[in-house]
Amino acid sequence: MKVKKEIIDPSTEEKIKNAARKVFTQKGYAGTKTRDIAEEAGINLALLNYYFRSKEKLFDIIMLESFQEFMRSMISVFNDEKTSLEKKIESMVSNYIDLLIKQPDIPLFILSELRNNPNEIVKKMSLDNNLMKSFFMKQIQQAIKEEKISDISPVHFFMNMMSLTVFPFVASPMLKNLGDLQQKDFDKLMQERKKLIPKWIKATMKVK
Amino acid sequence: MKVKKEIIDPSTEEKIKNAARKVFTQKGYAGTKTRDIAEEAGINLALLNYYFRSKEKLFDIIMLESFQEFMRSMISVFNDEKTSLEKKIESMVSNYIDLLIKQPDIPLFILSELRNNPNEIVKKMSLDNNLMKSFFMKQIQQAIKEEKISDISPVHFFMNMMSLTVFPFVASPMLKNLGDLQQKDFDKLMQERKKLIPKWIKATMKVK
DNA sequence: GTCTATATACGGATAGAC
DNA sequence: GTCTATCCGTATATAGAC
Repeated sequence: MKVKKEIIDPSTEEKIKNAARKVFTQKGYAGTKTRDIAEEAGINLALLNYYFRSKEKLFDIIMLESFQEFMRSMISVFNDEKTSLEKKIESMVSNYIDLLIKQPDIPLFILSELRNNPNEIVKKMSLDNNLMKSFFMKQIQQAIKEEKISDISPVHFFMNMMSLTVFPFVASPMLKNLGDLQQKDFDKLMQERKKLIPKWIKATMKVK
Repeated sequence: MKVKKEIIDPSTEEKIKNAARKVFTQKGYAGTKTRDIAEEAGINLALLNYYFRSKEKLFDIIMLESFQEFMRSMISVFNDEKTSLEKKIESMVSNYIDLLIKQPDIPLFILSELRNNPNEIVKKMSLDNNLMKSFFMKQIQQAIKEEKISDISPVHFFMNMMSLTVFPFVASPMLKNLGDLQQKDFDKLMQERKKLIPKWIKATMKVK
């Protein structure tokens, strides 16, 4: 009964959260009016406060969920001890691009909010998942030792992977303008990058 | 006399602009209160409106200047017909990293403001400097023809260069957290990247 | 749970004295 | 040019009826 209701017509709480996610990610915390969220959700402003008490509390929930979603692909892959470094890179890039094509404005949302207030939630999650001590980083260090790849800080590898994968989405409004691209062209380029980025990463790893 | 005054004590107009640049880039348009700018400039709120009429007009000036500064390194290098592709990449990356170490939050400022309102200023400047038809792009296409580099859309090359150079600064709050880096460590990594990125770019250019 | 009406605070902008 | 005091619209949040 409850399930049926949620499928046919999401609960009010869910409707508000969906609306909030949409408006917050597009306009940021400061640019968002609770009235916009209420309107987007098709409910009254008072109801928003009934469910979530305040704009800030609602925002914290959305931010936490967005950040978790952004980190999920990374964490699961990083700590997996079974797959090779090469396969890890491939699946990470592919997972991310799939996620980002569906939700292109999550990274810019997180990064621009993070700029002003070093968010406590994010700090805590970063500490809980110390990426620099993950199995992935150990694999890189091992490969350096065995002289399979060049001797550069593993942080650079990580930066490169994230940069090549995430930046085009963060900068998409500008890139579309500068490159005179339609959304369709842009998405096609991103699909191409799923295969290209792992190849490029491997090439950079051998640079001396 | 005038010059001396500007060196010793910048004009009020300059003081307000400097304060505005600082606050706007840190908090974005919506997050900025004109009172904050006034305080930062050490002047009264009324004076801000006396000089610039409104928050929006002041913002437009700051945005235009920031965007121009961000594009300058690129445009001058792109249209230069004398230097080789290789040298161009080197000087562009180096120029950008120098600029970004000095003013790390310009890109995130531009990109996050661009997200909501496809800024008219930016649109116009993008049209005026059609990068895809610049000499730099012709050089890439020529190199592809001569089979010196692999046959991929020049847009990918451009994205890669910008990604590797700019993204670390856009994502610095997160990268510092995840990588457990102090500002000093971060800047050192960026300095290293001045030499590394051109090498990496060259490596990716040969990938089939 | 959901609405209308309202309290309260805040932020942009101006009036007017100096 | 620069200040203090103030106006006024708007945004968050709550009271209270249904």
